Amino acid sequence: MAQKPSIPKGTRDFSPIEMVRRNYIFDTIREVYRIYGFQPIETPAMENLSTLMGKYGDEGDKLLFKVLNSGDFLENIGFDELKKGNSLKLTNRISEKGLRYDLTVPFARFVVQHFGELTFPFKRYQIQPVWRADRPQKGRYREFYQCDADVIGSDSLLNEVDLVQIIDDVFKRLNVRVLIKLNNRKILAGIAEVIGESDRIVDITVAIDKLDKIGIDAVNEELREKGVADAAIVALQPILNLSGSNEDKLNQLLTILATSEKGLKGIEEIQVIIRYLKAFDLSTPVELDLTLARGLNYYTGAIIEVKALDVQIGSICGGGRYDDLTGIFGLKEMSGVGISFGADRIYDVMTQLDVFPTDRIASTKVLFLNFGRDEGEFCLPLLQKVRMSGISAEIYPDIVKIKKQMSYADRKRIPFVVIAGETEIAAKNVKLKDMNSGAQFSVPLIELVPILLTKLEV
RNA sequence: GUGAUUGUAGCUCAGUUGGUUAGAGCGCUAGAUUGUGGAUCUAGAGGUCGUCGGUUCGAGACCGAUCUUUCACCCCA
Repeated sequence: MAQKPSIPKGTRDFSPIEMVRRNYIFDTIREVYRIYGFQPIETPAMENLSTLMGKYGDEGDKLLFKVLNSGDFLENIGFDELKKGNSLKLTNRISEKGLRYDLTVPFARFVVQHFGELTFPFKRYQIQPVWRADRPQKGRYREFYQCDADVIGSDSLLNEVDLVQIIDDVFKRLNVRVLIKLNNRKILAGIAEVIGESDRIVDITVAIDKLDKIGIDAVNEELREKGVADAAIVALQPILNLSGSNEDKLNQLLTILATSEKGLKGIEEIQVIIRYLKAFDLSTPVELDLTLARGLNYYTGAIIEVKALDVQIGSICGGGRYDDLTGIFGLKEMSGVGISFGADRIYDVMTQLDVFPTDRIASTKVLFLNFGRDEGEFCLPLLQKVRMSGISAEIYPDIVKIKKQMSYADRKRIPFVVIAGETEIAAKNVKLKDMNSGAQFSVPLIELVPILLTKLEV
């Protein structure tokens, strides 16, 4: 055999059964987004590097896939420059496009570029793959889908409430038990303020975000390494240890953050959201989690994250409010809030929980056996009638042994086989075989479609 | 980016301290069954042992590089 072909690291092929399941997830999310009044858009796989660079932090810039300029990309590069090997500088000369890293930044670009054509508040959803040059590991791929919904041009906390409901709705439909965690960047900022380390808000949040995973001692150790003052770490402890109901936690926070205007604003926002949510009959628990930080690049208000309750995996959905995402593209005063479902991780979770509906697997419902040229021709009008009635059907294209054709039906889990050989044609009927029971019986030509419709109905 | 880890038939894996022609199960193909799938039996096909280089009389096994797999960290969906 010649050398086996392969695909790039961190990418995957999807078989028909995997596609059926993935589409089930996409269709569910798409349907919920539609019901909540979001409209679809798509953006190109490639964006200009100037759009992408600097939006995801230094780490993010490194993880961008860059696309080499077409044509002779070294045309204007001197040999001396190449020899110097300043790859950062060279990259700018030979590449001006990159694969999108997420859907939010391209969306911000979209809003600025199409500002005049849009009606605000603009609610859009977008389900497309994104690419990151990360090292693959569990639940992490270099090409994966995000399913984003954002509202831009509205400050109202009702949007946050909508998003929480969407999350609840989607996972209810998908039959996955989850926990929704809420937090607010203003509270995090308030905490940093009252412990006297406002400048270190990023370090502090990154560290306490790991509380679940590494424990309080390791968190304190990391804070110390990052240069947070011992007094501040001590002041932080009671906050990390807050417990009880959401109301209890908020009440205690009110005292702790009493001197921080920003912190109090954050508390108020969360209170409003939680109060609104009480009006709905949610099946998902919503928990205030002060250690929730998420990517800090653009979030400014609410932060939302969703964890599967029954499977150990990273977050499967997340989002938050960003007050000035479009500002970097020159459009100020545009507050937005959005969420993103990680379809690939949801797929992994649902696979582990075995909660995919089974009836979606068979695609073809009826197979016409092919006994020969004349018999095959005899089947064609019947085949068309079956298809016109909305039942997926096919005729075995090659004239091969019946055993092989039956085996094909069996392996594709086709529930019904139509047998039309010499004897049936002479008798002006066909035999219909039920592949599950193995029973088969004669059916007059006229009745084939009605009988199939009743049988498949069940 | 840091540190580990994996690679032998389509799939899951054996392969002894380096020694003749690299094996098994499942799957696949054909037949038993000249118009009937899922069971059984029989036979058969299929491998430059990830790739390149090195050590050796001799490498699937040892060494190096590289690609790939999986995992942790960083970060994140």
